Amino acid sequence: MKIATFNINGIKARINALLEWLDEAQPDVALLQEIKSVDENFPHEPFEERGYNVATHGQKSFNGVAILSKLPLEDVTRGLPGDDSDEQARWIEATVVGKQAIRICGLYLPNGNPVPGPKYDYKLAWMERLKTRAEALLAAEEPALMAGDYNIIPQAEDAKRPEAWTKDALFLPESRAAYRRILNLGFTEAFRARSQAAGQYSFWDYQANAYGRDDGIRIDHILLTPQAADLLIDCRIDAEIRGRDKPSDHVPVWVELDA
DNA sequence: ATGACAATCAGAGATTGA
Repeated sequence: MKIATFNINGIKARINALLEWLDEAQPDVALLQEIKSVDENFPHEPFEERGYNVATHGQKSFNGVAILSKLPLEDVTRGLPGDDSDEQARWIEATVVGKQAIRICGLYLPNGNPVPGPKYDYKLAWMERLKTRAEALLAAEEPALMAGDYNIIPQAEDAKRPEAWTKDALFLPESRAAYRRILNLGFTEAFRARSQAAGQYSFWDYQANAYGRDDGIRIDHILLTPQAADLLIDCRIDAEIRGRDKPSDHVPVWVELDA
């Protein structure tokens, strides 16, 4: 089963590029972030005619996550638990059943800039809630994954110019420590389980020809429970689509699982 | 230190992103 995560930076602006990639990559499941759409305006037809079931958790203008799946989506839940007053659409999960059931969580972790400030406080608080959900997933002792735009640069080798990010919410020690606390509960970060190569990025800014200079960062991640990690066959980044017309600033990251 | 670039909503320019 091929499961991908892709921050599309707006479904309306990205529909053609997304469909082109879906037709080529043929993921069984695609977790989308930054759909920037309310649920009612998210297109279903182009995905359904390709055999995908669609579940969305959107809001007006910003954020928003979705799941496309060729397998039926079961037990869909929306919103990260732990704060009923949080109205930002950044979390969706569902179960898909292939050879076995997998719980699949899609997330769009807050950016957190500028630092310091309320947005950074929100990021850290959101990560604490994520840790709580992650602990519950591990306690279930079943195949599960949490994939999406983490807005975290885990290590210096995950940035072309780490020195440019030292005061940024994506790379501050406190941000990275919060990410490691989740990882260290017992998750496997799929890409690093397959490759120790530096210079592998999933985001390039639109500005200053960042992609042309390969001035990127790796901030889109797939975390596997031990039971899912046992099924890991491959993990790759579809970096080349960043060079196409009307690209997102992120590219897809995917895992192949024996499931 | 600022702005560069893109998307959204709205119908100009502010806001958000990373």
